[in-house]
Amino acid sequence: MVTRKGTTRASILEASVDLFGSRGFSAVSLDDIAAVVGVAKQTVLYWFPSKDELLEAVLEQTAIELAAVIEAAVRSAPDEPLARVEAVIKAVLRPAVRRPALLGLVREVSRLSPEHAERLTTQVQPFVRRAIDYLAQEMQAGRLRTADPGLVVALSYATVTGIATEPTALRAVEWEATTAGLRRLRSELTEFLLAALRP
Amino acid sequence: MVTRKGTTRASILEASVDLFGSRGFSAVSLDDIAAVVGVAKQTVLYWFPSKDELLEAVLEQTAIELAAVIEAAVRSAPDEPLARVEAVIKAVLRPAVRRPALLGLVREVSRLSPEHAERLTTQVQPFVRRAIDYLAQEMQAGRLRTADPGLVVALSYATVTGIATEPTALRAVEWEATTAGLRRLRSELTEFLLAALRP
DNA sequence: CCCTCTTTCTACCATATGGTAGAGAGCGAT
DNA sequence: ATCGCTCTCTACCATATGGTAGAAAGAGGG
Repeated sequence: MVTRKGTTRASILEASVDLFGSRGFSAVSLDDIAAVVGVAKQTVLYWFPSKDELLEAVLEQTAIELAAVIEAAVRSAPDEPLARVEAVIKAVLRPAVRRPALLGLVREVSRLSPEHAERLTTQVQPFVRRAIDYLAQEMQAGRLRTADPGLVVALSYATVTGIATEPTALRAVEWEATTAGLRRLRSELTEFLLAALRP
Repeated sequence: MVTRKGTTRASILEASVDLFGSRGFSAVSLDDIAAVVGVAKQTVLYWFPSKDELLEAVLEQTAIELAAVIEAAVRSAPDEPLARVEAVIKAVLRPAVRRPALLGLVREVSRLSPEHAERLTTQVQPFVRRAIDYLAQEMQAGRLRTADPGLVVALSYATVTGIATEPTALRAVEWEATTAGLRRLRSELTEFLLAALRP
């Protein structure tokens, strides 16, 4: 075949993120993925020896991508906690809205086997630690509302991924997915979180 | 048979909430449910003619239960928006922690067919409308931070269900599911949301 | 030209799963 | 007793799905 090395593999990963993230792991068959990519099921099984290993690869790649996005946002923001939070929201919301499945996949983790969940947790752990330490320090400095920094991280995460992964909820409050609606969503989410975090 | 009328049916519904809510609809087989209840698969299919109709019944019952809990909480709280929010959090968090699958099921809705999602949305719509109107009114009266009331409802919902349905995230921040941990979670969640809503 | 390596596909297979058909068991009414 | 109703079960079936075996088809080196 003519395709450049890795192209098929990458396409499979991409399609898998979308499908697993939107419908859930077990609701997606290898045939579904193959159909989206435009290959035979066996090609999928050639690049990933089993559905389970495909999932692992998908999770790992997603974690890496998201980590990079967040890392860049934090780095480019001024050294002020609220500004950084705002930057992260902005950075995460863009890919999240363009590909809703991304955060959907993150959420899917809680439904998977403890092994998969723990793998991801371990991978994300250093980031979480850093975030918690940072928040703790800024709280002590009076630049953030004093609270349990760990739970604040979890709550912020819950708010952002929650709002980004539940189109149903947004439709229930008659929100519309237009450009204007998106801008409004972003600004409301930011205000909401900043209000929750401000001293 | 001797069993009181409806007992089997209720057991099936209960087990289905737990299984669908924790593992996801398509990851649960009728045999799984039957095994938990302690009957044959055919008994499940006797009470609910298909897996799909079982799901519908499960969703409807869950919606009714949750609505009752929230309704009662709002009614019993003083007529002050922040107190009401606090009461609702308290009321929702109790069943949510005891049966994590409850809110997990609510979340599952976004992965299901548009028909199921719309059914639920329609059912919940009046509550949402009332909540939005109430918030709008209280914002105008200066008792809540002024914002888009619809999105505030969605964001609050996202925060609560997010934190209640993602044990993985909580474990990642080293939260422990003890009685003390639970109390702390509730108080931090309340503080977080109240801070986000206060004028 | 041919050998080998990589990549993809066709042909199957075993199992799991949703669902159908119908039998049997308890029980109240006639 | 027996008829009928409710409820649960055993026996099957068709299909979908994850996975195996191995053939074909290019591409590059000798």
